[in-house]
Amino acid sequence: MPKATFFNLPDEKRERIIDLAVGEFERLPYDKASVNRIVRDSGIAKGSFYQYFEDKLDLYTYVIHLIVEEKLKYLSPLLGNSENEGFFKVIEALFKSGIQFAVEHPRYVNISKIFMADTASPIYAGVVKANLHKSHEIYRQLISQGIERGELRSDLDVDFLAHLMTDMNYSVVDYVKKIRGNILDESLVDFLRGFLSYLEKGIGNPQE
Amino acid sequence: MPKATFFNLPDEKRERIIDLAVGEFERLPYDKASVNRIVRDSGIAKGSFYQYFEDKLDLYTYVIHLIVEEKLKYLSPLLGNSENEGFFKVIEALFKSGIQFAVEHPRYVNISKIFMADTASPIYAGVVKANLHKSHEIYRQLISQGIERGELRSDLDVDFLAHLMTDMNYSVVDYVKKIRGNILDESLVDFLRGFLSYLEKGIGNPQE
DNA sequence: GTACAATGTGACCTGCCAGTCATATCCCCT
DNA sequence: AGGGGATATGACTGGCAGGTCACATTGTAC
Repeated sequence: MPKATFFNLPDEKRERIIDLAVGEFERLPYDKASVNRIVRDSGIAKGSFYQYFEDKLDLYTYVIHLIVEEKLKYLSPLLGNSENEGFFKVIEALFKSGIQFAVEHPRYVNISKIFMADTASPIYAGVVKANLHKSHEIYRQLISQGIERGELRSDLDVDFLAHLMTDMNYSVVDYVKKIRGNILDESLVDFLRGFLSYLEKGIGNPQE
Repeated sequence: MPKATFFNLPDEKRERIIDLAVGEFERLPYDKASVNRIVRDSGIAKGSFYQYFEDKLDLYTYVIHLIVEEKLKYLSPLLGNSENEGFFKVIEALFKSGIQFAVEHPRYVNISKIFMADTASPIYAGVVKANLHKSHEIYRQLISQGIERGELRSDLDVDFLAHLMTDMNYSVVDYVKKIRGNILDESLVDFLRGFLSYLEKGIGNPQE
């Protein structure tokens, strides 16, 4: 966590620093990101930076913290009352919120992508593994619940499917970002319904 | 490409250098990988290294080249006669060969993962994008073919599905590596069949 | 106005990096 | 034996990194 001095800063200055830091971390992995550059571009002295943060890792951890916090704002409404909704409805809502987050916070998504891929980063093991584990657990629960209710086939490999769906979540968000642009209209809902029908009924031709 | 001098080296020495380089690149992204370390650990002089390779990028590119070459050995037998086989048979073979490659060349897979994630690497745009595009194209063709033959639903979003299957390929390989260990017996075939049935028939309960 | 704490500053430190080059050694051909 | 091209060597250069520190400036309370 940044030092008290950082939070005493005028909003404008504090936000400028974070803005520059986000700009740096969305371009470069932790080790290549440069405190020198952030400091130069945001017009503060090198010494001042170290009055605000313990070190480079402190800044990075704080930015990740901001991202996780923001992401939770999108997810928390969904995780409360999932028991009363059908499996595919919950999945639709989950994927939709993921896309919404990506559209509204593209820079955060860039950082997350670099972050999650950067196994050499000093906090990878702690944060990424923990979050992937959480995500995996959520899917495990939803799938088990879906099987109990008879919504899903009973012969599913729950663990594998949870893994697959975690990855598919990223894949879908990625595809929407790359190919379909940042449009958040009802065509997106149709797109998601299409995906869900692949998931539910498969892509094979039932006539055969 | 390495200089002629490198290929004139005694096999043992040449292989030791590549072995150390692979060890370095499977641990660290391009920019953090250190020529100094490779040189020190393999017991050759710094100056000698630059008699063998133009620069660090030359070595890296060569290692990637070796990986791609090896990967093609696994893939090329499959891509020739895909027209006579059913869609799901071809997919099964593709995924199986991916797993086989991962089991037999775990270090190569580590390098590939870091490589593909490292968008800051100087050859990312050229090699990774080109390969992803190729993979995407192969899936597009297979899917289109599958639709024409009536094996697949006719309302599929071919582009999206190609994207999804490219990612699922990695996801499945990843899962097998992480969770199921490096066992390459018939249980793997069962596992793959399970996955294919999710893909073909979906995970929903057909009774409902 | 003065005392004192909080904040700001940039030259400087050490460490690691990729890459160079003058020099030494090796090895083969005559 | 000796000449010459190929190969080996490691001290050295310049650049950039993260982090430090003695000192300057500002803000506050009396």
